[in-house]
Amino acid sequence: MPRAIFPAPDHDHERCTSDAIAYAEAQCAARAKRLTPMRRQVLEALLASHNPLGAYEIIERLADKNGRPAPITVYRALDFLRDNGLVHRIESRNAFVACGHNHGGDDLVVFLICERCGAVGEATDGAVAQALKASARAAGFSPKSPIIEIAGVCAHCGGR
Amino acid sequence: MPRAIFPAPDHDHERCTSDAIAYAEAQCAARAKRLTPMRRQVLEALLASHNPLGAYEIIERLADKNGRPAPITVYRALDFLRDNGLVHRIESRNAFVACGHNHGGDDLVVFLICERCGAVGEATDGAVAQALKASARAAGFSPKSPIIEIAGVCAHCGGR
DNA sequence: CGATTTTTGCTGCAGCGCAACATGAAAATC
DNA sequence: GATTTTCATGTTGCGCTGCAGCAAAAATCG
Repeated sequence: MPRAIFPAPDHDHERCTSDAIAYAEAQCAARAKRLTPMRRQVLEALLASHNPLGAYEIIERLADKNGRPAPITVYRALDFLRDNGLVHRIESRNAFVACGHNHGGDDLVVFLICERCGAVGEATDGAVAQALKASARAAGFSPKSPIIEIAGVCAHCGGR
Repeated sequence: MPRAIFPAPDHDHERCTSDAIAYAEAQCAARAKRLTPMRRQVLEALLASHNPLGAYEIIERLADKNGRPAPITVYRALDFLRDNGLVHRIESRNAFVACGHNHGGDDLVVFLICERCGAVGEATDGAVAQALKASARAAGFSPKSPIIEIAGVCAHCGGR
């Protein structure tokens, strides 16, 4: 049974953001990890945009009177957030998105990337996962972590 | 019905290479495109290794007494080869592989990337394609070009 | 042969990503 | 409370990725 989430352009973003932060805090607490200011800021920057951001875009958005964080700083925060399932990397874009956390840690996630608005939706689908596993096994291959990214046009941009 | 190709470590590489070159020549002839020396060299470099190569690795391998090609030169050759279905880009590696040409132009291809030996196999599977399409549609998404890359361990490296 | 298209070479540049080391802050142990 | 250990951040530096823009050379066409 497919389950998909694509951010509607008119969704309650305030709410969606605070929910995600609350989830991140809970997740970190549960794992005895620390959601430090730096990490929180990076996550917030990603949440503020439902589009994937490149590392240097994040740096740009975190820049203020106190200067801007060094690339490595942002990358480390991103590593942490990814390790804890709060952020995904979009390989085909060299960019990152906050996770919609509509899926369990090891679920196969399908990223739907809109070519018009750039928004990224996440879908989880057991059927796809099964078919993929079967396909890999048939080649004598033991799959670890599948990456699935689909470019296309989302419903809000008139794709039909 | 899944169809998969994973290069066996003891396969006839001589043959496999010359076949691929012949295919490339045929493909280019059919499309009235030119398989120039540069393009051929890049393709040969990729064929000589069943592992994906980064652009600068290709440059390295093409370097000789006459100097080395500039990055842009290799990228242009790669663009050409990709446009004509002779080379794939492995997004998760920022690298390129020669196409096993075991699939039609628009088929969905699943890349199986061995974490041990680095070899890349290609699988084509209608079931996966169907499931993916269904999943995307359910989210109101019109898919264009899916990218599927699976890291894991291949049969020859003891994956089971 | 001359004109057009295609391909290659050259310069330069911006983003990506991390290694190695130093510093500072927090948590655990005594 | 002081010390040790652990973790997080800052600093410097560098190599890879990828392409724009322009000029020169080669192939194709009329």
